[in-house]
Amino acid sequence: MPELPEVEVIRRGLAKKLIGQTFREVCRNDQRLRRQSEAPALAGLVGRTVSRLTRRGKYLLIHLDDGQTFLVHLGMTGRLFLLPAACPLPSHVHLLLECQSGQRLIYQDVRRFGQLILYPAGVTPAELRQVGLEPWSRRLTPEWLAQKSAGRTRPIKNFLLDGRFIAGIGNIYASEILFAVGLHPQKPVGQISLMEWAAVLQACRRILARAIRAGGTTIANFADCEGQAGLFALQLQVYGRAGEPCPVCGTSIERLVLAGRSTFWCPRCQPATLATPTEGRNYQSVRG
DNA sequence: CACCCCACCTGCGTGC
DNA sequence: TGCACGCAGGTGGGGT
Repeated sequence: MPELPEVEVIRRGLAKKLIGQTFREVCRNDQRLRRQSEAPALAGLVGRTVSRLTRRGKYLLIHLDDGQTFLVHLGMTGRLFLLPAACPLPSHVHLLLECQSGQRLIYQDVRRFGQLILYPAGVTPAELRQVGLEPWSRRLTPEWLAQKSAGRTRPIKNFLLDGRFIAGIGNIYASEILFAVGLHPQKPVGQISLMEWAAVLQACRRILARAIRAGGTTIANFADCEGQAGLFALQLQVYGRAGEPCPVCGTSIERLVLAGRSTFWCPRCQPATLATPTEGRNYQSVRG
């Protein structure tokens, strides 16, 4: 479900309603998530007040008044939302936090790939050490990307999905970004030019920002903290559109599997580069 | 080190 | 109707 835009939509929505709220009670079920603090540890949330909400990549961080950090990762199907106490609970609820307002903060996760970990004051969550640069970080430049990818052979799609470089890009937006810049998803990342990196970075920022503005992408079950679906799915150019005409040239969109993930691309707008850049240049100079 | 594969889960759509 | 299979927005551990 959630890539950076979806987590950011959740963060902004929750910030309006949760900051200043105090948790009165914590209720956890026994089903294991991918990673999850045990019930006794989560009791540390009781009596604490939310001071602010931040995001790193796809991680949401709920900061508490005593310096503790509650780290939330939504995995594939995690949802975080507020529900009036009187409302019946949906299925697959794994954590329930009673707020003093009477609302309940609910964590629901069908596939249980999510993470809910409470960190003591002064401790940086270990998970965040692996997280790469934020898309809008000033340190993230075409030069930095060229340096990090130099000599590497993996497909650029896999590089974009590797959150240790750029944080927050997931399977949907990786395909969308590559379509926007006309790069074949299998192009070896070490062969991307500085100009191409500049275009990738620009497209990455533009597409993620647009997705946030649209409220995220809802394919099956993403919803913001009020249960509203995100509308960016209407703007997807290639993701999930195998066999449909390319919105730019009409060629049939194709699907291939990279690193075990579906990848969508237009064979005409994103041609495979059969020759290396050097060979291409020589070929042109011979003819020209 | 770089890279790939797979497990971790449940649910839904499709085709037989 | 029922069943088997493939597929789904993420991550990290282990193997090559």
